[in-house]
Amino acid sequence: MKIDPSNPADLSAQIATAIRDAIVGGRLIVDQRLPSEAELAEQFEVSRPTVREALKRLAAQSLIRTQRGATGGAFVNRLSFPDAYDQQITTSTLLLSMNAVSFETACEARYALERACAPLSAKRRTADHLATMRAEIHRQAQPGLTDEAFCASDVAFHRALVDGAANPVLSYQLAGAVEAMQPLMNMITFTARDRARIVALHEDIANAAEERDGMAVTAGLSALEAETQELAQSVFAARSARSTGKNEASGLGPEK
Amino acid sequence: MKIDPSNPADLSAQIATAIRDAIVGGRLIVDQRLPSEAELAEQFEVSRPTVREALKRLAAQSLIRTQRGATGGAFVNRLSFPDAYDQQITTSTLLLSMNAVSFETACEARYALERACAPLSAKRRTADHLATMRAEIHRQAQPGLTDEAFCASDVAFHRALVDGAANPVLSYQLAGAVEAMQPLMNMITFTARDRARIVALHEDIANAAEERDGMAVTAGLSALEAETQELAQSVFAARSARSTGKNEASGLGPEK
DNA sequence: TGTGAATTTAATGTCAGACATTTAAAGTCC
DNA sequence: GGACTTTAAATGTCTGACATTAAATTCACA
Repeated sequence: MKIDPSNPADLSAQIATAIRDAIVGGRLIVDQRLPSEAELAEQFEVSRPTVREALKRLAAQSLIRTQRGATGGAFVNRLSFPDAYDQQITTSTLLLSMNAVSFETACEARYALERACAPLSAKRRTADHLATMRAEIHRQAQPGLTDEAFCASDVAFHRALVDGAANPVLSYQLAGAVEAMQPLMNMITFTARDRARIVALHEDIANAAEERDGMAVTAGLSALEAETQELAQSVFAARSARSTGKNEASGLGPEK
Repeated sequence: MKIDPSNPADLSAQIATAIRDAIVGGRLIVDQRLPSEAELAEQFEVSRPTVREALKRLAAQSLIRTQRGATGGAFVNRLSFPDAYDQQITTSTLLLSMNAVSFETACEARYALERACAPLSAKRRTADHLATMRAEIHRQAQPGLTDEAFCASDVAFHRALVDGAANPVLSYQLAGAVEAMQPLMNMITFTARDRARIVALHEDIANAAEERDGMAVTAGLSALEAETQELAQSVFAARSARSTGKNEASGLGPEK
């Protein structure tokens, strides 16, 4: 793993790559301690700050963790599901916000993925998952709720549905899709009538989940997608009609 | 954005977080140049190496890029889809390899997600996507293929199917699920008979895609999932029968 | 006056050495 | 033998310097 060509460009990146490959390739296993910074510096024939920069790169990806003190050092980190969630969410959010992804595309992807776990969730959801869904529905029906709180509750509802599938890999994958949509949803102002319709659809879904009817959950999600798309279209249409010329209905790259 | 409490722990991480928040929050926009390292050091009241470590953290997540020279510096990077793919794939792969996720769970998640884009892919796939699928099927049927090449072709086949949905967000989400499965699939030795069955199922799927029959594509994927699960079970059963005691039918940890 | 080569300049990349801080283990005193 | 002190090893940070890169500027020369 000590390969480091004399290419004098970006030594720290090369070192980071070498160590990452060692981890991915299994030559460094979880909780194993890496050599100390001084030893790595000697091994790669670079200075300690350069090694440190490489280690910081790895730490940013949660591949290693560092510990100070006598028995300290850098250790190969077990990538936990929560860590992976976080990375997934920030990556997805940035991807959407920086690439002019249309609301339509993002929404379609989100509901397609969510339908993927509808049958499993209907089959395996516990009473707890159902209770969470009901509680969020109840919250969404309260009148004084801000739009942001409404969206946050929406995310919580869908998370409960996804988690009901009892497949952590699925939950991890979905986390990005569901959470990354929140900034886009926050652009929408929900009227009381919009909210009522959404709450009604959520109730349909919760009822279907209660009866463990996967097909009905899937259908409910499709209806919700249609409703959301329609709502978004009308909002964006009204917005662009009001101010023609300002082609940035949001940082989140609207149409185009 | 200059907030940095006197908490003397992990200054570089704090600085990285501050800058990341500025990017995510829109106060720093794509292609905008950050202050030079010296200026940032002065602003945060730390030394230049500390700032550099923070910047390396951000560079590791593709949030910034750096350029040398007179007009150089650190620039906010547009997170491209390929970059996001890569991050997604490495994160997913590490997550599976480090958390003793069972083959069953990962496989279930993968096919559930893939079914999510089956209807869209059936509707929108181009002739090019179909040609890719056919080509990979043809390759899979060749006799002299190694198991690894067979798996790689399998991934290419499924990627074509996913990309057929013509939704980049969906493709991005699926990339992790499909690619991360490859190391697990590589643990399996495919007999000629296994391969023939898989190729036949792939042909069913391609035919369904050709006829734009989303339901049939979904059904084909379900059949393929069942086949894969069964195959994996028999392989693992045989393996654990041969060496009882090694309880890692799943970890896919680097077999010791 | 215009163009191409040489110089300047500003930035990142790297290095060396030092000190500060943390933490566990070894050692010491009662 | 237990509680306290010392020690050592590691990361975290700082200072200052030099190397390298690439754009902007200057300047000589046709």
